[in-house]
Amino acid sequence: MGRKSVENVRKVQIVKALNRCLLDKPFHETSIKDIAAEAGVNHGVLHYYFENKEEILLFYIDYIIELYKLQYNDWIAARDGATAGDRQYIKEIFSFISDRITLNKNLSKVFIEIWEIASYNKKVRVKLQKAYQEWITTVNGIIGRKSRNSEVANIMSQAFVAYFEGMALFSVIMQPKDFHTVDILSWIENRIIDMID
Amino acid sequence: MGRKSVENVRKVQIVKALNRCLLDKPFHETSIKDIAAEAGVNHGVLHYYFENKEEILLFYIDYIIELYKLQYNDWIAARDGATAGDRQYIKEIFSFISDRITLNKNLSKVFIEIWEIASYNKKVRVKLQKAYQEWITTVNGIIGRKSRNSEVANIMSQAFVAYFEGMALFSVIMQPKDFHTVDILSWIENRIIDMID
Amino acid sequence: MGRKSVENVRKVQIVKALNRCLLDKPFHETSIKDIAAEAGVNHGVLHYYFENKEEILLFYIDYIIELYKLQYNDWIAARDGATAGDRQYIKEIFSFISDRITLNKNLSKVFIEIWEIASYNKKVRVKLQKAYQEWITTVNGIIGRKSRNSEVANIMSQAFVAYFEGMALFSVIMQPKDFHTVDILSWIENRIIDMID
Amino acid sequence: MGRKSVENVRKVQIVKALNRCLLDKPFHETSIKDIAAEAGVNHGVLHYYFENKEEILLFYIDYIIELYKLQYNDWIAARDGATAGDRQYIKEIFSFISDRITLNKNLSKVFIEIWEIASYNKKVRVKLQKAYQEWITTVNGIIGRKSRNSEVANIMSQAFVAYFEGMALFSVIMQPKDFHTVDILSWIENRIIDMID
DNA sequence: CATGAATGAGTTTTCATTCAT
DNA sequence: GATGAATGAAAACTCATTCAT
Repeated sequence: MGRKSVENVRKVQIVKALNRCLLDKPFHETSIKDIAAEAGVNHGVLHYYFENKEEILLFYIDYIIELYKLQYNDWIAARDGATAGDRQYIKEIFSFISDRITLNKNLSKVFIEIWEIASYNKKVRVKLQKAYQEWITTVNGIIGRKSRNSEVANIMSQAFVAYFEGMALFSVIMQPKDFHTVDILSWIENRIIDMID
Repeated sequence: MGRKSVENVRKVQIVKALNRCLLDKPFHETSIKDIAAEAGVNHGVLHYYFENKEEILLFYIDYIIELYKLQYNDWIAARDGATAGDRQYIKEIFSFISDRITLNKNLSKVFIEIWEIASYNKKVRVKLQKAYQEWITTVNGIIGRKSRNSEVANIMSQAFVAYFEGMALFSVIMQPKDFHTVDILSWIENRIIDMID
Repeated sequence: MGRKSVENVRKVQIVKALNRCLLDKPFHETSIKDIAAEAGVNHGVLHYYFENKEEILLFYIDYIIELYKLQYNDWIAARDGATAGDRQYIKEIFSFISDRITLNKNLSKVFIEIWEIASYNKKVRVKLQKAYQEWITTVNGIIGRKSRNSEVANIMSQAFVAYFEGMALFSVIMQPKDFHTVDILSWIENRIIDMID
Repeated sequence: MGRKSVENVRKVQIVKALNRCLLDKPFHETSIKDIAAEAGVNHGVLHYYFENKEEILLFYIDYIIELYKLQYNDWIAARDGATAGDRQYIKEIFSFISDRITLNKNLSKVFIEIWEIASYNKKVRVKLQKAYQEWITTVNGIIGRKSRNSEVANIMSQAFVAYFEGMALFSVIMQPKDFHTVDILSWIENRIIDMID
């Protein structure tokens, strides 16, 4: 294992700790010593591997987006052999996204944090824009299979991703008794599939 | 003018300044002195009228939600005399919401900030939950006119509000060239109206 | 009633409020607004009648010393007609002082506060010195009746007053179960009377 | 030198500086920056080693009480070999205490400050109570050697300690010309020894 | 590489005091 | 005389960052 590799292991260890911290406190209230304590290392280590606090954040954003993609790729891989019609495929992918929202509330929570930071911080925003563009493109690839009109498919993909992020937001902010995330997701899923057909 | 009035005038003056500050910096980076400078008053004034920084925030949340509602009510009032079928009415209200998003990017920006704060701060979250519930109820009232199925109308209202907040988020975070807010909003508008019919 | 009189009534009202405040908080933690609230007046009033916070304190010191003296004079007056031998008289006066300590823990408490202020503040110290000198003189007058040696009587008076203040201190600082104020006072009382005889 | 040692050295350095500060200003007027300046360190250091200002105070109280005890133990040690009858021993110990009061006016001064703080602050009061109990026990051990009646010896010890603290107070508060600390102490010393015999 | 001591800029908050009405 | 709005100096405390060992 080369030097680079050790460095990366340490960095990932640190941002994983940050991720846990972000479930409790926003980034700006999380001190470098908090992250270090959570990671079980001396705070000096964080300054050794990162220039400053913002660098930790930027590495974290990369990490979390990669994690997000990985979840999707894992799902694709797991599903792999399974042959199914387009309709079924689309249904399944909706389910996957729905599950990401409903089951992984922690991920949704840190994403709210990331949106906020992105809205003020150019560097973070650029990373997020890139990630969402990729995601829209992926969705477009799926929807486009069936759709005759590529322009419409493109618009739908964008609306679709925005809608899902809105749902992720509400799943965190609202109380379950007032906002029926699961019911809404499944109802909309059917409407969208109808739309695509 | 009574003394209560002076107090309220000052408080509103302060949160208006805070609103301007939030276009530049997140709340936690906005110091009390920043707000005071923006409001053109001594920082001591802020401590005179508010117990602490959180109280300023809570008053601000109330103010911004009220502003939000006022915009809608003004629109209702302006539209008042106009008689039109339900279809037309729903179309118009969609346009109004779309405009709020596309034209008032500043409002969207501060809402991202509020979401983030709400996701960590119980008091703020409660205020936001209440506001969104009201908003969902209002939308439900409009959709419900036409819809036969009240359960479906309810789910639609929730999905609808979540979707619009997702669009507000993307209108701020994404670059216009990559995310065609206006096109998406108008396309979806038509799909939803079809759905309701 | 003249203007002076109204002024004095107000001032006394204020320092009485301060006295109540001092049972909760030391003087430096007691804000002018605290005193005003306790007195049931606007804080501006305090600045009208007193130049600054120190002036309130100085007036308070005068007031509390006067109160202290008054207690003694009241006792003297109440006792007045009663004729008794010197021995009996001395016994009674010891009882009175003992009661001041054991029964009026509040007075002891504020005196600890006054000592501390006096030890750093010249003006307050001068007032206290004067008061204690008077008190020593008074005690000397009582002891001197019996004592043949005026020099010894003088020393005894000083030791005596110091001892009583030490007892006042311990009655406030120590826990009753560990420091038996009443027993100590009565035992010493007898020893001192023996000494004088 | 271990790391604990560095920490303790710094903490002692800080409370020694605080001790010097307390000769000028009461604790509440002594800012953390004042103490830091007196100690010749950056004010951040104080926050590094102590949670907050109260923790500095509590450590200081421990330090000053320990110093007080040390003075006594040093005296005991220095005196050690010397054989003498009980009477002589008691005489010497009175002299020691008297000297502490007359020669170490600074210690008396900070004790007045500690009394005041203790009278409002539970944590400080508990520390002081414990210290005085120990001191009373020590005195009781000395007086008890000669005394036949243990109950009386106990009362005497308490009275004795209270009296000495009263003398310490007056030695600070009063002017030397008006309060003859040395004379009083020596006169009383003889009376007490007579009492014990 | 790792540690923890040290720095100092910046933040919220308190409050005596002033002053216009 | 009384009120409460406003001021600004000063306090405790936080924390990213630096650096010697």
